[in-house]
Amino acid sequence: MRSVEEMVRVLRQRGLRITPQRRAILELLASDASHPTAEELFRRTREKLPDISRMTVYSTLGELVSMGELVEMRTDVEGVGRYDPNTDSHHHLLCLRCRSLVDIPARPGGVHISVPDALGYRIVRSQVTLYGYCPACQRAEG
Amino acid sequence: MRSVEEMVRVLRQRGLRITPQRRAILELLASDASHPTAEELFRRTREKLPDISRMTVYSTLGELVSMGELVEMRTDVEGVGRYDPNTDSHHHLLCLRCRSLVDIPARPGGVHISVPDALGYRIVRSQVTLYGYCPACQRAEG
DNA sequence: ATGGATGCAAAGGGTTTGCAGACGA
DNA sequence: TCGTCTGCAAACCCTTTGCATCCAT
Repeated sequence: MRSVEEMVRVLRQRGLRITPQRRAILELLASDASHPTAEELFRRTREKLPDISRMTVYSTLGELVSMGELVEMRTDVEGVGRYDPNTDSHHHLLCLRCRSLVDIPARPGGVHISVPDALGYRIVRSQVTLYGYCPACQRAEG
Repeated sequence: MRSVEEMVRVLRQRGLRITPQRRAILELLASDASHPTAEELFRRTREKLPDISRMTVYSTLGELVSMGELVEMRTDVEGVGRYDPNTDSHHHLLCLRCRSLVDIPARPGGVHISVPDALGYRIVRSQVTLYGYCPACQRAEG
């Protein structure tokens, strides 16, 4: 995700208002690489704005997603939506024990993906998620 | 997924009983490459067994998943779980318009994935899903 | 016959909807 | 001021849980 000020400008260009609630959500997203859920963002915004409602969080996330400034994602093993401020092409790594989700750069030494001819489909996006156990959880479990 | 008879044998080996409900679910899964949801399987089993309950479907799917005979998956854009009888390594292609989900073979000319060193994670499974528009929906939308 | 499986009901989590009142532009 | 945004409540969908009854073995 871009900086908070860039995002504010983008929202204004679209005719959307900058409320304290929206600003708080943007500030959290701009500094969060943990792929938080709506509930986590709700809990954290409430620390600054105790009266914010869950619904405002969902609504703002929905706006950002439809604007293409935020990506909604899910994993195979979780029903909840997670929100990814990183709109560049990259992949994901989920720890099946602690449920932490981290980014993998798309190219350098990481995962490589190529689609020569996907059955005539016009591809607009790809999702690559690896499931495993992070170093800390490997030590903890043995 | 293996044939129905193979699955019946596997279930018996695990001490599980072969009820008409379970057999009906196995029969549907063995001949279904559409990655159905629990609700779709419930609806289709009810055509043969009108008194089957949704809960029996969930329960049987859960058994098969925990046995590794069935894979539960989700896409970025859907909250529901889908069930994949194909436990071989392969990838997926989702049409964002009609929501049909098809398999892509893992290797021949399709997607290639390699993980030299995934940040010290021990990888146990990978998920690759491409999002786009199928040929029929491209024609329909233009 | 006996313990696992079924089906019902209810509860649970995540998300969406409808609307009166509040407030950013 | 005006039109959007907020927050509440309720509803919705998907899934899980608890339990009495049933039935495959």
